[in-house]
Amino acid sequence: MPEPEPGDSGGALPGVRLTRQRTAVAEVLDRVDGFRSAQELHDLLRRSGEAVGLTTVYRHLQALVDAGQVDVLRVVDGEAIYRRCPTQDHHHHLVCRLCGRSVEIDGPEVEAWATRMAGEHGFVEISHSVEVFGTCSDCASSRS
Amino acid sequence: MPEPEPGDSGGALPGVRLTRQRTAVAEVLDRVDGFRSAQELHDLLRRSGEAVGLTTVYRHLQALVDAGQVDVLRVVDGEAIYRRCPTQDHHHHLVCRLCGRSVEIDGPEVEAWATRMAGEHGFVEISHSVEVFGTCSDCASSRS
DNA sequence: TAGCCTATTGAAAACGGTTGTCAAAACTGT
DNA sequence: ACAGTTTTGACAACCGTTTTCAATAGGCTA
Repeated sequence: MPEPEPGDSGGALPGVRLTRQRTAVAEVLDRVDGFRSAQELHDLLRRSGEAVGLTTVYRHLQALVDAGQVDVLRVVDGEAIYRRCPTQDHHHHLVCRLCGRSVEIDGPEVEAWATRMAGEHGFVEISHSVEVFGTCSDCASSRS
Repeated sequence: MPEPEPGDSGGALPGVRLTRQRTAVAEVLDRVDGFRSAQELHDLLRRSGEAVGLTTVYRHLQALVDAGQVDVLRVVDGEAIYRRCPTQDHHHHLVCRLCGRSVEIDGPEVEAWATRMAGEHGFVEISHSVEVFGTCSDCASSRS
């Protein structure tokens, strides 16, 4: 975890080096739309000729998640799937179970509901996970 | 997986045997309130003198989940936590991150919102995961 | 009650995703 | 080019969960 120098905010962090692998992971995330597992991204990189070690893929994904630049979700079996989202603001997802395609969705009423529920029951330090899974129109129509 | 006899529906399934272990898992779930991992439940059983193999704990939990009698959630690191809920109807949870205590919460507006979002984007076969995590009042106050 | 048939059990091994290890390779400022 | 870090990646470890399979034990029938 690179420690940010005080007074230096944003831009290229000191002590962070620009490597082929870091760039490759960032680019593959931009190229695909939809949530992908680390191993899928690793495969995509290999296939596109920009091979990157699986360990390194995990490392960069983790770093991007920590930096808030990538969203991570857990599918039912516990696997983590990642996506670079257009918006950095708090939002939720409508995710296709089959192809991973996803759209950001916004739910002011859900935020309000979660906050109200927490308050009513004396819970503090609230976080919520609100994700909607389904089958997107493309996948639904391309089914026998 | 026991194959149900045609013509016999409900009640004690044919081919399902009442064992000490099956009873013990059911009882520990009733005894604890709050979500617990399989390994925690396994520990609780051992400590209460009703030792049950870890494999068997997993098996019965799985069966109860399949039967809709137990709810299962995934915590951030991917671990599964289980709870027998008072209500069988569709509901969500407000879960304490520290002690696992949980209250069922209801969110008609969330259901409506999820359905509306899915419709607007052409997604079908919708399911959603909506869980709220926080720190319950007991855990918050018993903190140094 | 004895015996049979099948469901169940659980120790151990397999599994799959993820993380730690550590020596080698690669950046970047000088 | 050099030095001094950071980064890389093959490999092993980890951890929760599932599978395997021989041993055990319900529960029915005679």
